[in-house]
Amino acid sequence: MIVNASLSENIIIHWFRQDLRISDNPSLVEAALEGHVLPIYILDDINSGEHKMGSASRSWLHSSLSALDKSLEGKLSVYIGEPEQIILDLVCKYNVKGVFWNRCYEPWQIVRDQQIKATLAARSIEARSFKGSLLWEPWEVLKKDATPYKVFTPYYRKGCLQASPPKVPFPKPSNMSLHIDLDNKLRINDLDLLPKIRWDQGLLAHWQVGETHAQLKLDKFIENHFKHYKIARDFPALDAVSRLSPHLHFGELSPNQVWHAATNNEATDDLDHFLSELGWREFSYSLLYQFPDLPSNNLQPKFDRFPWLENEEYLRSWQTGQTGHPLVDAGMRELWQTGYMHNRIRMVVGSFLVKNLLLHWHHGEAWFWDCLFDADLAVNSASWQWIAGCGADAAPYFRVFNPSTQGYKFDPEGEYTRRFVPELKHIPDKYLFRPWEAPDDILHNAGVKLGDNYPYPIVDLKQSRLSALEAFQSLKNAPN
DNA sequence: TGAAATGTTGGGGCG
DNA sequence: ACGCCCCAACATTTC
Repeated sequence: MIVNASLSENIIIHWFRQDLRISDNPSLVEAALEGHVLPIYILDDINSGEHKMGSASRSWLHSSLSALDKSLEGKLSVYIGEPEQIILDLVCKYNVKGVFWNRCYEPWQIVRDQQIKATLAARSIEARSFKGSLLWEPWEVLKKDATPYKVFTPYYRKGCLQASPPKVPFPKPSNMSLHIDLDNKLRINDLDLLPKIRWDQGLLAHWQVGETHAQLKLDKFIENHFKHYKIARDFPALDAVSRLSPHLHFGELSPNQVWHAATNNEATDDLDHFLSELGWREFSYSLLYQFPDLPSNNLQPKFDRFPWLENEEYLRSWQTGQTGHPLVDAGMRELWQTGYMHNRIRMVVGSFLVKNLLLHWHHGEAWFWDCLFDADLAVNSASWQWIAGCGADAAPYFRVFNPSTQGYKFDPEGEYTRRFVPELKHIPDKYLFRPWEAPDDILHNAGVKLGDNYPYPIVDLKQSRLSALEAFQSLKNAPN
C-alpha cells in the first residue's frame, strides 16, 4: 500500500544502490516505519575510478531501475552526480529527518558513504546503514586471532556457519507512504545507461530483469532444478544452475531470500553445495573488504614477478571466441551473446587465458567486467585471482584445465558447444573438441575448413601447458 | 572446482 | 595346466 506524503511531514530518504528491491530491504523497512519515504537512486560515476560500471551492467541497471520505479508506482527519483551534494540539496529542500541505505562494499563506496555519514551527522541528520546485501558482515567473520580467513573452507564452515544464521527475510513494507522530489525532472532514460547502438537488446532477450522476475526465477529453480544441483551444475548444456547472479548483484534478490528459499528444503548434498556457492560470494566480499586492492594487485606478491606475455592477437582471439579451441570459443561467445557464462566454462576460459596464453588475469577481469550482467567487483576480482593462482585459497599453479578434455567430460554430446559454435555443428562428437586432429574427409563432410570458417588452434595445448608449468615453476621457491 | 605420466593389477588369448 | 604377454582399468605420483 502506497500513500502520498504531504510536504510538511518527516521524510526519510531511502537511497537505493545495489538493493533494487522492495522486499527484504532492511533500510526501506526501517525508513517506512520512521516516516514518509523519499526513494532515490543516484548514478554515481564520479568516484568509481577504474571500475566504472561496465557496458552490460549499465544496460541491466536501466531495466532494473525501470522495474523498481514501476513497483514504486513511478515515484523513484533519479539523479546523476555527486551523492553527497545531491543528498544535501534534498535535505535542505525538504524536511528530511534521516537518510538510510543498505551497505555497499566496494572500497570507493565505503569511503564515500563514511564521508556522507559524517557530513549528515554534523548537521544532525540521522544517517543509518543496514546489512542488506550480505549474509555476514566482512568485519565479523574473522579467525580466533582476529585476522581474516584466507582459505575458503574454514572461512565458510567455522566462520560463517557457526556465526549467527541468516535472518528471516522481511516482507514488503506495508503502508509505505512515498514522497517524490517534484522539482527533479530527470528520468531514468536521462541517465544515459543504454548504448547508442542497441547491441544489448539481444543479450537482454535471454533475461527478465527486476525483483518480480528474480523472485519467480528463484522459486522455479528451487522447485525444478534443486534436486540434482551438485552433479548437474557441471554440465553447461543443462538448465541446472540458478543464474541468479545478476539479480543478486543488483540486489533484486537478497542473499537472505535465496538462503531461506534453499534451506526450506531437506538437508542434502545438493543443498550444501548450493549454499556454499553463496558462501563463495561472501568469501569474495570478505577478501575485497580485507584487501581493498584485490582488483588490481596480486594477493600473493610473488606473482608480481610472473612472466606474463603481452599479445594483442591472442587477447582478441580469446575475447571474440576465435581461439580454435571449441569449448573456450563456446564460452566466450555465450558471454558475448547472453551477458553470462556458465560457471564451469568460466574456469575453463580463465585457465586458458592465464595458463595457456600466459596473458595477465587483468585482461580477463576487465573483459568480464564489461561483458557480464553479473559483473561484481568482489566476485570478479577474487575469482580471477583464484584461477590465476595468485589469490586466496587459489587454484594450484599446476592445475591447468584442458579445454578438450573438459569438453568431453562436461559437454559429452556437444550440445552446449554446438549451440554457440554452430560452424562445428556437423563435426562428429569424437572430433568436436579437437577438430585439428580430424581426418580431412570428416572435416569436409562437416563443412568445416580450418583457417577458413573455423580457426586453427592458436596454441598447442600440450606445449602451452608445459610453458605455463615452467613459468609458474619460476615462482615456486620465492617467498609468499 | 586437473591432467599427464607412471605404476599396479587382473583377465583373456595363446603357445 | 601353465607361463607369458597384452592391455584395459584403476591407483598413485608428479607437475
